[in-house]
Amino acid sequence: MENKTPAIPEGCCAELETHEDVVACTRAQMPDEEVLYDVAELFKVFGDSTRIRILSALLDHELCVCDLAELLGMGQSAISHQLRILRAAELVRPRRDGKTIYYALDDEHVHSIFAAGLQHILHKRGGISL
Amino acid sequence: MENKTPAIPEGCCAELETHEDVVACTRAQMPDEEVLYDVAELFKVFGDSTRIRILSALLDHELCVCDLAELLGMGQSAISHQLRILRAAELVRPRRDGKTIYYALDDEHVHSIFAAGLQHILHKRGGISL
DNA sequence: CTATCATATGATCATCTGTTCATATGATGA
DNA sequence: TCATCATATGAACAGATGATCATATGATAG
Repeated sequence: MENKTPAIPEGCCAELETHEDVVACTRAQMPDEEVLYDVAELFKVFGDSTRIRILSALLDHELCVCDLAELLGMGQSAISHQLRILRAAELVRPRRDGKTIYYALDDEHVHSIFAAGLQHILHKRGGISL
Repeated sequence: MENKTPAIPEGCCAELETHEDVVACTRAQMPDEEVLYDVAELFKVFGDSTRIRILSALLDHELCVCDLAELLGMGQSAISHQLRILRAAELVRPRRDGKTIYYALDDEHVHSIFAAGLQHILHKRGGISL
């Protein structure tokens, strides 16, 4: 068994001792503040059960707004508002066909993010999975 | 090139036409409501810039509360409250050493979820990356 | 053009969230 | 024991969020 998370970082600062040095070193290794803010905003979009259910439904195939509303047992307006948020995040893309508008996932990354989250939950729920 | 998101799902319902059938089929293929709720709750924890910065800092090595506070330029109390949320989600784990308490990531999945989100953001920001 | 259907949008409101301030806990050293 | 240091917790308040209702847009059929 090896220690996985030493109090002192490995890479750039092997034997720093003061808190200030540890902080400075850690800060240097972190992504830009701006990027981390965007990452948080992205996860915020995934962090609502209505939107997660929409994304989950779209993992397989595109669906129109009214089908999503029926599927989730919610009003059309609520779905439309959430789709707006998903569109803004570029996670979902509309396609018009007559009066109907079909929504589909916009990005392959949605799959991997969703899968990573789902895997963690399934792992926590019942032993090892996937 | 193959069509990736057909209006009609592939697996169980190859030529369903009514909305009701599409909805029923989609519902059958989705994870349990309960699981999706938990997934949303998980992403909610990632969906705050303070917590994302904490997790990002801990990706490398454990840190104590006061270092995190200094690193993020925030009060000790705010950090402590957020660590409580991260602990409840089992994303972070405390280790006492005298008066100091060091926090480290609790789960390998944190890495993969964080990486998936970061990758999407970096991809959107500047061309292809990673 | 007009009525209708599918979807989008704006306003409103109750609920949730995150930070701050004050205080509590818990370990250490004198 | 008491004072101190690191962290945790509770109350409170401002700001964000999501569903609902009413209404607007935009395409189609007649």
